[in-house]
Amino acid sequence: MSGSVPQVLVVEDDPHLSAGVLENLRAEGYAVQGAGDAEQALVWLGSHSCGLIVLDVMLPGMDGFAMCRELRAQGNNTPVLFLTARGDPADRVRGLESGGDDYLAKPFHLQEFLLRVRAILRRWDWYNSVSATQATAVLTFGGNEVDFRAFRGRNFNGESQELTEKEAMILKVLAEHGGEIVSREDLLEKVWGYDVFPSTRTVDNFILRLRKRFERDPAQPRHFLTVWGVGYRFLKDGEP
Amino acid sequence: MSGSVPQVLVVEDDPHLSAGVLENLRAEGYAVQGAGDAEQALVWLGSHSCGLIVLDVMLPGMDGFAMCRELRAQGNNTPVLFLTARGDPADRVRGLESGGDDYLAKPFHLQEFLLRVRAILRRWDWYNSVSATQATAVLTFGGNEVDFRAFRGRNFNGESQELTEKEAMILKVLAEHGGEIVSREDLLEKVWGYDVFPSTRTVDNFILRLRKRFERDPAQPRHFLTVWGVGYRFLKDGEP
DNA sequence: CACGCCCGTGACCGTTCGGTGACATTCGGG
DNA sequence: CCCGAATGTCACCGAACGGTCACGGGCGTG
Repeated sequence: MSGSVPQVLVVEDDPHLSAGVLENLRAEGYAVQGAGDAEQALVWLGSHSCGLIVLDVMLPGMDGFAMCRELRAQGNNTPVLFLTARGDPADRVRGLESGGDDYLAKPFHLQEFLLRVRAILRRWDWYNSVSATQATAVLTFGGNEVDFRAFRGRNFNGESQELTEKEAMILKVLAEHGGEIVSREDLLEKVWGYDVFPSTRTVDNFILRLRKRFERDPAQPRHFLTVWGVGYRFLKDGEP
Repeated sequence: MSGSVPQVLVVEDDPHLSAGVLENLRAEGYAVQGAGDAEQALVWLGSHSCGLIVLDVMLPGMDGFAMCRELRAQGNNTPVLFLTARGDPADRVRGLESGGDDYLAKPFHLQEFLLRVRAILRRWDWYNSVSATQATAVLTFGGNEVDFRAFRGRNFNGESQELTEKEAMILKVLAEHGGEIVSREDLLEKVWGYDVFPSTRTVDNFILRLRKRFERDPAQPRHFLTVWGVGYRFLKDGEP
């Protein structure tokens, strides 16, 4: 193994999805390896080990469940996170009974996916430091306070603010890239996922809502800044 | 949280099998205890409690069925997972009749065994924490009071409230995540188990019932809050 | 066997959210 | 200074979701 960086194997036949997942895992600091089908994956696993296998259920040839059973039969206990096209509960059982550890229905939110990956790798104990992008439960900025566990906050005026799911997710993504520019496309990908594509105006609207909630003067934003022609930028402090 | 690590008692006379099972359970993060026969096990249980008993049917002296009946007669409701040498359906019936909760034929796949252990302990998790820690045995919020040991409570109006098992379990799970959002899926998994799939409407209905019991104005809930599109959130105090 | 209690489901309806289009406004380049 | 493009802002609509109720099946009990 290359040091203490966890390695993740992604078995997925859709090249587009695979590329996206791999890139994001890489960005999180994991070593990654892709495989287009179960056979490829099993060959690779014959001579490598890893901390987690992300396994699509629907694969050409041997499907994910079969591959997982095969793995377990070989005595390989690497954690498996299943991806499936539908949220069919029966699939969940089949996944668990074939020896999987977790289960995620497509289309999934990138944030949720990364969260589960992190959880699994932490559970298996390989993963202590790394990942500077630790999820912060409570965000404070300019007199506002937001708790992401409850989607709830309090603004500079002491007013309680109940965020919707999307509002909270957008704020979270912006805050995680605090100070950096985040393009509308980035936000769409991180909040909405890969398979859904609302227009970029939708993003504007959520920025608008966040400004109304947390800016003293929404017309003169000090936290949710527009970067003309590029995207948005979040600042905790008004003027640096 | 060291008190909340589930403890598993393994009653098995084959030292080889016993050692393997114990080691694997330990690797899963459970606290373990071994016993070579039923008498040993009963003695140990006289002064300890645990979350699960893995019980071999074929034991020297008192067999597993007899021991299970003895346990139940003593009022001990600890879940029991039977291990038996043959997949004889009659054995399964005898196991269930003597008060067992699950049943696995030897030789079994390790993964399947661990899966069942996990499932049982997840189902009974709430119960363990209730009976082990007195702090969570009684919940008080907004003039209401609920004793989880008796499924009984008293609401703000002084009316006595007899909770059903499911009502109590849902309330407990929500309370344990006080302030945080709990999704319907989480509730289903924690209360019902991983292999049962009631619809999400079922969860709504239990929330409805809890609101009727414990909210001054069920239409304007202050304790059982809805988080649209995500799940529910429990607050002890109306507005924190 | 009948009764009652739980619990799960389907249906109905009101509500909320998310996404879009229209229009006003601002920005930047020529 | 003017114009086109990007963004701010608002109002609206469809769809999805949750609240609520009533019904029915299963299980244990008397």
